[in-house]
Amino acid sequence: MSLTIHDLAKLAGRNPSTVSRALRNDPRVREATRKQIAALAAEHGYVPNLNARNLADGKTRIIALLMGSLEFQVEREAAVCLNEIFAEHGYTLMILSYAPNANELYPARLSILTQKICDGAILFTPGDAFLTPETRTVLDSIRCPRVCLDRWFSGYPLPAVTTDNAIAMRGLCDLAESAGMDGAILCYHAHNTVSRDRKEHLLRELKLRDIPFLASPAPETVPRFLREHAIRKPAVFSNGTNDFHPLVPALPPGFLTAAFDHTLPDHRNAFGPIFLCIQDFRKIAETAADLILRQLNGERVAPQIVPVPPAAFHTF
Amino acid sequence: MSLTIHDLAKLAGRNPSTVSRALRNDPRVREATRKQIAALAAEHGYVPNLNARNLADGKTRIIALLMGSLEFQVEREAAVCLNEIFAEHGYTLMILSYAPNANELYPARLSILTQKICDGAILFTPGDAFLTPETRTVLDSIRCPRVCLDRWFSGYPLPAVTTDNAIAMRGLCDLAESAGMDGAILCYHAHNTVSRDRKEHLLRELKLRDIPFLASPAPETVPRFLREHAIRKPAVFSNGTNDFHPLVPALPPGFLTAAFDHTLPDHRNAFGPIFLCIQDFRKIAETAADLILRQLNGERVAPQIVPVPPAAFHTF
DNA sequence: CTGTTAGCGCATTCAC
DNA sequence: GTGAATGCGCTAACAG
Repeated sequence: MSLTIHDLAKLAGRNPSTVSRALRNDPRVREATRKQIAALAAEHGYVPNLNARNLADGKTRIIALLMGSLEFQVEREAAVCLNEIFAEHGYTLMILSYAPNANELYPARLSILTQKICDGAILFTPGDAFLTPETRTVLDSIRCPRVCLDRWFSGYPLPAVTTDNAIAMRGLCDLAESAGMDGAILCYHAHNTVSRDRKEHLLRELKLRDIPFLASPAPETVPRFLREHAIRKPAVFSNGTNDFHPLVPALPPGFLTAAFDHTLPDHRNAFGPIFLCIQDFRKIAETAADLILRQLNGERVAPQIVPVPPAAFHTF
Repeated sequence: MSLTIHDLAKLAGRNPSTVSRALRNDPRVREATRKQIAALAAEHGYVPNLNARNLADGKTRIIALLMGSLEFQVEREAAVCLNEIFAEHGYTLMILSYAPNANELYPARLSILTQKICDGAILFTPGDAFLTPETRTVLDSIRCPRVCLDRWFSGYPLPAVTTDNAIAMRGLCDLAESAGMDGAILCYHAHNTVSRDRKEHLLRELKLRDIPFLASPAPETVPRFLREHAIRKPAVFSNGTNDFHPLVPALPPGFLTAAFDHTLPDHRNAFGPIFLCIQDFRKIAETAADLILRQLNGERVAPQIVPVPPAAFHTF
């Protein structure tokens, strides 16, 4: 067994409470006593037992980040920022990944957060399908401040920080339109909130601009769509440029592409200009961290969606 | 406050210990009792407090992975594997990153492992310079099984799993030699164990093959080295193909490159063939996990270096 | 099979 | 300023 606060107290010839106070720099203990105890602790390599501390004061000084795969760049970028931000505030970021098997691991990881092991949690949610009644129960019993990042569960009241997709889609539309877009193909799946949000905003923009669109394209429907509307410069909108491979053969050479972040397509032969909306993950992470820290300070935070403008638009 | 085991016991009309046993599927409690209690727990959303469990039984069911940056592919790949492996064994992998500021964060993260918050720890060590007397003290007071991955602290007795650099360097030499290598330039820094290990093995191979080499190349020493030994096909050995940019102008076009993993160089104009040794990070992770699990089963593990053969050699 | 008792290592009351 | 007592929520050792 390692040293406890009692052992240290004996060595110092004082009471455990004094030692406890000294180690936590409680102003009530005399400078001399404090130094004596600090020296002794260092000498004997005393380290407090976090579990005991937590049990006594209910705090862990740990923030959990629940994410999918470390390989997914978007989540990783946020994780890197969060690690830095929380370190500056004296918290340790604990990263939990539910890859590669979200079906099994997402509920498991979530239920760990339930067990008072962190002071706050930042959540990358998987698809909507995961919001089962069981998951809901588990989420309900996580008692610490929580914030969703990037994606969230629609129908579960939690604050969320995500890119302002109104600005994002307007920006991408502007770029595509000035490049001659005369039709749009939307490759957004409906199974998570972000995709849906983007799709909605995009549809609004397209209607405003009177541009014909194809919303849920099976490859075989594309030629007819292009023909019917006499489209020569279609723009394909998606989350990532590799999301619509099956469609490429059906598209005219030089077609436009609008997507997110740094995902240039694998094979660019037939592609025309590519417009990318770069999300501001540092700002998103900062905002989320702030939301957690404010809750830790006792402030209430409404279960709202906090939009963060994109960092930039790039053209390739 | 959330429900405790006492509340549940009252609700069930039984003793807290019975509830505790029932929830942990202790075979001693009657099936009927167990079901009653399980149902009650589910109904009221009871969840155990991990800290209290740990404090009582000394186990956390958590394995910590201490790594540098999530952006570093080699560490990430291992992290992904470890997450999967430990999940299969009923453990939760907790990832702690000491990026972006190892000077401050490495000791901080390390000292957290000290606080009985995990049952085992897998460590990516930073450079040797971090093995200060203080770090040594902290390492000493981490009481759980530990294993180093990829790199390790030479001079600190911990088991480590890493690539078999004898095989790696021999393989790379074979490839380079059959491509006509008649001289070698070694770009391995001395500040971590892996680099040193690779360098040593490489030197052995080169001497065996009677190939002249330049061990610590300042760019201005390269031309003379090439001239003196009349070298026309030098091979540059390094960890990553972007480790020796300053040297490129001093090299003859078509020079050979030998490095590790998937790091193709940024600008390949002057480059000749590139030989890559692909490390087997899945196997490395599996081996490390096994070493931890065995220690958790009470087995003693010597502070040895366990070499894992590379997965493959690629030529580009 | 179940209840009783006694800690795990701290922080936090109170006293003094 | 410091000491003594109490409890955080749970598991374990011991009875029965």
